Amino acid sequence: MDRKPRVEPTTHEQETVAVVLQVRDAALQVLLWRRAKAPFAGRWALPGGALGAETLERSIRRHLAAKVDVRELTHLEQLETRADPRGARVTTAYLGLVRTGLDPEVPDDTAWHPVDRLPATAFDHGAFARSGRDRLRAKLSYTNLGFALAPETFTISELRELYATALGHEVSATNLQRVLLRRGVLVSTGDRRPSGRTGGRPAEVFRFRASGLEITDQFAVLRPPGRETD
Amino acid sequence: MDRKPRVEPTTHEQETVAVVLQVRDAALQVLLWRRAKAPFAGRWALPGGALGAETLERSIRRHLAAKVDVRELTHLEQLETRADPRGARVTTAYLGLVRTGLDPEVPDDTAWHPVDRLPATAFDHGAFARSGRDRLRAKLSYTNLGFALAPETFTISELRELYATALGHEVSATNLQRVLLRRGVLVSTGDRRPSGRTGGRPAEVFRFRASGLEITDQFAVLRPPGRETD
DNA sequence: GCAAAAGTGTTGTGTCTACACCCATGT
DNA sequence: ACATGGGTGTAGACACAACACTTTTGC
Repeated sequence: MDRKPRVEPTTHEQETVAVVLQVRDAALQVLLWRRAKAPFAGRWALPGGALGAETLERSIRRHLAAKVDVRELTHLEQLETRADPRGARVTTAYLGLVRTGLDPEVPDDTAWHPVDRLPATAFDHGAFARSGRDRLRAKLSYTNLGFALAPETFTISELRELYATALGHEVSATNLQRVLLRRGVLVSTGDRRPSGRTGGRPAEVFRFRASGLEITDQFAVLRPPGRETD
Repeated sequence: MDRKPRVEPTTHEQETVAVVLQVRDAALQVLLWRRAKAPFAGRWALPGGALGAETLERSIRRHLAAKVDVRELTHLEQLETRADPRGARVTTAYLGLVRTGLDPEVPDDTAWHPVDRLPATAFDHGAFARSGRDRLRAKLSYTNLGFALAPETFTISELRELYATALGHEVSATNLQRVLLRRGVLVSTGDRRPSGRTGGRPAEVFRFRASGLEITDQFAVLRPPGRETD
């Protein structure tokens, strides 16, 4: 039990990458960058790069600044860290979100790809992308994370379409409105959106109450006795 | 937007540490190790060490082998990775769980500490420990993770006490049994535990149906229409 | 019989889905 | 008037907490 297996000291290349997601063209898409150099020359990869004298979050923000204007990133959280089997390359992945409707200028070697139909990727970046997608889908259900995908203001049917696209299945406008209002996630702006040429009742305009991540469904079934869920 | 801030290339020390938790002596405790060398000589730290030519999970398992018999680790998952502000030391933390009742032999410089009353720790290991504790508490509510804390078989009141200790608040035996049986997390072994000298009805003996992590409460409030929760 | 411990029955509350219905607008 | 899209009312299913009650044992 005290015997230490021999493990040669190795040098590690530490890098940060980001799964940047946005709803665009009726699909949930991820920002990928086409590698010029080996290994995996020509394959698509997540944006990112080497860690410098900085924290991980500053590193990924710095690397993303070359691809997306940082002010357009409405959410950023750490996903997962992996090392290849030889421990030579250590990669920390982040999840970043961009509001729908924005169209950040991106370099020529960079493009958006539907996250449900990814091309062949460099390294295991496809796995990171799927993991980011799944994290987003889970958090849309029990947090207010929709704020990071939606424009500042919107109608319920616009939001319904956004959620349906991000989640990958249909969502009922009725129930979406009920759930988000009951939880206090949405508030009315008081404005209405005029109806189009085909008529119809003008839609109420809403916004997210908060623009930071909040857990809105406490799912803690074994909670302390007596007190409210608060 | 194409301007790259100058960031000197730096070398990084990559290490893995683990928040190993166990319910012992009526408290949720974490395994800490007293540092001999600077920095933070004499302070308590999480077990772990440098990454070698290996994946992160193999690295933390290798380092833990010197402290705890690996077969006694019933669960291991990655928590979070942090770098210090100068990016010199990159630390990936794991959460490990040990069944209650076991008493692994640990080296002299290693001891269990109640996770709710931590001593001063080296680096930001106290934050990792609290983050592991919070992750455990959350997952006890919506997964079958109790399997990793509980003995092979147990009565409901033993399990009630275990959950209450791990969660840090009282838990009702009645409702605990209802919830876990309804979700199919627990199954009866058919055995009964004879009552003690003070009498009382013999308790039924249960076990966890699965011994791998499963999500048992789907908390996905915006789920696909029509189909069952499955 | 009585105390102790385990387990079940039952009621009330809140959340969520589904669907019917009403509302406000353009043509 | 009527089609269209937006919003509300309501009933049923379900999960959960709380607590009363029954069951099975030791003394």
